[in-house]
Amino acid sequence: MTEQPFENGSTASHMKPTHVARDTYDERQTHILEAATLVMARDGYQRATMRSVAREADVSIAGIYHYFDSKEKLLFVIQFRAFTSLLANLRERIHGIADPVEQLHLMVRSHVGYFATKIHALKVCSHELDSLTGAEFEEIRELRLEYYRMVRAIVDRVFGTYASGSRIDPHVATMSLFGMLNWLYRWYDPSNDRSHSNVAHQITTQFLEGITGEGNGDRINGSSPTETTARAGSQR
Amino acid sequence: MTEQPFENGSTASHMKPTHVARDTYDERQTHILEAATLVMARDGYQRATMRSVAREADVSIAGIYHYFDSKEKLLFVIQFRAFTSLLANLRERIHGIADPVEQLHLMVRSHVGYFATKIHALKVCSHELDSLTGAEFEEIRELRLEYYRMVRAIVDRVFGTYASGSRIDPHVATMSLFGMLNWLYRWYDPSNDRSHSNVAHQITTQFLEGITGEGNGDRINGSSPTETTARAGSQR
DNA sequence: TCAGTCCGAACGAACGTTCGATCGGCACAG
DNA sequence: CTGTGCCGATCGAACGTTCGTTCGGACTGA
Repeated sequence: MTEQPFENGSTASHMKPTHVARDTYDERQTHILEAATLVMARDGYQRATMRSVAREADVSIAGIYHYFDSKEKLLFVIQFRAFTSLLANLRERIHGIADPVEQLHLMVRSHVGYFATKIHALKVCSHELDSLTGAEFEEIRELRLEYYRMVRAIVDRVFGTYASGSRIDPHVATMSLFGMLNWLYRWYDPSNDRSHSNVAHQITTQFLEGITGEGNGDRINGSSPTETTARAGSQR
Repeated sequence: MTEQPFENGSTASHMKPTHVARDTYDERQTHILEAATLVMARDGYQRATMRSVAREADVSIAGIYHYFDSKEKLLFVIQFRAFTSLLANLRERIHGIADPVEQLHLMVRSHVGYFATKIHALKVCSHELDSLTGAEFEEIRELRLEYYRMVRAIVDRVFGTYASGSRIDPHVATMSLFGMLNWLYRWYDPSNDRSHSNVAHQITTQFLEGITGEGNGDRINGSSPTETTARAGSQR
């Protein structure tokens, strides 16, 4: 009813007068998508039901199917938008930057910053990597692979410039970096914890020193396990 | 409970003559549990059905309920055994070791080594942290917290000994370490990839240098513009 | 009227769980 | 030793619920 896209003004007070929220097609679609993102981040993909998404978005169940073919398509669009946006952000940020260390800084900050604003979407992306099937799974996997390749290229350049003699495998290093980033959703609360640029800086520093500082310390060579058990005994 | 433990011979060829597998109660329970672990690691907790677990374990659906009260109890026992075992391993290994760096080495090697043998269980532990509810969720959370406390204590001691002036928050560092470890199940294949002691060594090295090597390199201070606003955040 | 939106009500499938029955040792009375 | 009653182990078949999805129609602005 009342097809008046922008009449209720730019304020966000337009929530739901009765059950009318006649915005643009794309706006309604995005509105449902955001509700689905919230529910899926909270309950997980399988536990999330179309009924709870409908409740969250304040539409009927059948109303969702007017905008999305299926539950799986909902997840697909969520992940597609997030990964596409992440990729675009990264490309734009590091464009024209020569120093690989600076690129790494920007990459981590971009990732954590995106996380801070779209925390639910990134949780769904980190946690529901195997919930898609078939062609849609492949398409998302391609995006993930593309993201990996970009980060890996940065890591390789950092290695080549500052840690050419390192014995650390760039692949292991890159996966460790992704581990740090993708585990964020388990513990980092952007609203209550420290600022995201602080976290980004710490992660970047830790990673950089982790791969470039290697080689100088003999103390890290603790690979002789049993010899130190000699000075044990006291602890009981 | 038909206490006839070893009558069918000591060879392991006793699997299922027809549909009889009259082992100990505990053996049958563990057998079902391993099947459940495999299925839940493969499909996720929600997607895994009692029917597929029954198929994998070669028992009837009702047969499972003779050993486990519910599907949720299955997950609980899987996680309980894994975390308890991880904790016991860690405690035993670092007992009597004085050097915190050595303790860290042992912790990572213990974790990755456990991963290599019980890969499915550790995947279920890393990925299904929110699938339990109520008292069982709390009990597992307590175990996880205990594991975190032990690792955090090691990290704190490393900081105090080798990186006392570091600006890196030990909590962030610890969570990054857990991120690297818990992300393993996404990419590391113990059967085809490099050895787990190699991976463990790389992760330990990366982490140690990441927190101890900080401060010496001005080159990592690549992006001066906005990062200084970071420390103004809610750093405790 | 027509196309675009949206909904209530329902459908079939799949799920976790339960139930009654059966099978086969084992303890024990005779 | 044998017969009998019991009990743990196991099963097939179902139960009730919940899920994703569909369908026919109602409402609205043009």
